Amino acid sequence: MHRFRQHLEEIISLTDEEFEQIQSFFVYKKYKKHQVILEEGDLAKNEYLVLSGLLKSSFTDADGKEHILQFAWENWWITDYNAFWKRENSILSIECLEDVEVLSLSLEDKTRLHAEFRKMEQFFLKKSNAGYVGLQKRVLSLLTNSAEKRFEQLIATYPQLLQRVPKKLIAAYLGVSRETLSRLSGK
Amino acid sequence: MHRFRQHLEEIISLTDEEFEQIQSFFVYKKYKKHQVILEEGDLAKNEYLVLSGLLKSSFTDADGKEHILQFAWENWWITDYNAFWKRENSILSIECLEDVEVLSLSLEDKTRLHAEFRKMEQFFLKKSNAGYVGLQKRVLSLLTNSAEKRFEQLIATYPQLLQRVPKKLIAAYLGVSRETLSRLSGK
DNA sequence: TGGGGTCGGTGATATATGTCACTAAAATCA
DNA sequence: TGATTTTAGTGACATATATCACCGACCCCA
Repeated sequence: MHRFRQHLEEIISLTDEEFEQIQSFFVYKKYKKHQVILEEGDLAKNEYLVLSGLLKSSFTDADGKEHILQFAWENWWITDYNAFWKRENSILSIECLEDVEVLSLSLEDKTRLHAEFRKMEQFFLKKSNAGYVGLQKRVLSLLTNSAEKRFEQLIATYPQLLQRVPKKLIAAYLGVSRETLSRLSGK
Repeated sequence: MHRFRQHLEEIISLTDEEFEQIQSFFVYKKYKKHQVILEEGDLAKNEYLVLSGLLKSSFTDADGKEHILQFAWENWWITDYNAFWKRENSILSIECLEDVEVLSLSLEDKTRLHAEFRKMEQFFLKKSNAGYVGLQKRVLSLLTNSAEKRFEQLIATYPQLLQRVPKKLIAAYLGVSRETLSRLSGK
């Protein structure tokens, strides 16, 4: 789990002792491609830190159309945060697009972790602020840019995405139909 | 500044002493309607807690079109957070839509505040998490709903908005042209 | 290994939304 | 209060994107 420590130490510094203790709050889990780790309607008991592999969180609307909120790979955190914080039923589902390793953290453990390690509270504050800024950029991009521009920006930011996820899922992330995305790439 | 204490005590509890000290980190400021309190291109040195009045943060694109990221009224926090955290030049501008009172907090003071009051760190963590969830909902709404649905949802959530801001700004928030919004309301 | 599912491209057409131009009412302010 | 600006509505038309239908290519994995 060395990369986990590296991930934490990008923001806070830890002694070996501290790291061991912190690590003990997390549960290591493996999932196979296509496995659903959070189902719509279930309680979102855990948040997940991705150690390897790739996941998506998505919302399926009344017409059965899927809309992707987030892709998550190494060092990304993912869950239905609304459901997680409020202990409500999830409206998102989370599915593995590749074989996946995660560290899982329940809300109860997270609360204890915060209480015992102020550093972890600081860690999550920085992460949350960064996440907020990231989503602001996404909203601005949706308001400002055409489907084509949004696609270009996404690929410029995450070139590996095209190799790792089918284009129809990229379309569902960008908010366009797969047909439209297909025609854009051609231009 | 009693409402400020109430706002904090929605999340953390404070002694009189603590509140006095915390309050001393903030600077009270008043602005007039139409005043710009953060200009695109300037450093975003402060974040603002709105005590009264109404503000907007917006982005103006290459074609001169304005896109609204946020409306902020009583108990909302606002700044260009990307610029604020990274000490970069702002791409947003923030303007008063009404006469406004705010409490202003610089990044330096915020850092000291966090160091001295763990409770405030916890306060901002909760706020940040809530903000993240709010933006996720906005992204989902942009991906999922038509302009008409987004408008209905917005007005259902914030009915006072129609009274307080011109419809063309609501259009700029929803990501539609003012003409389209005008025609929607009629249906 | 072969056959059903997934993926991605494309034509034809429908639809939502944008753009431009004009008007009139309402708000603002000097 | 009168003049100017802002706001909102609407017609005519342009354009981006969605939808539906179809067809291959390419995987999987039973």
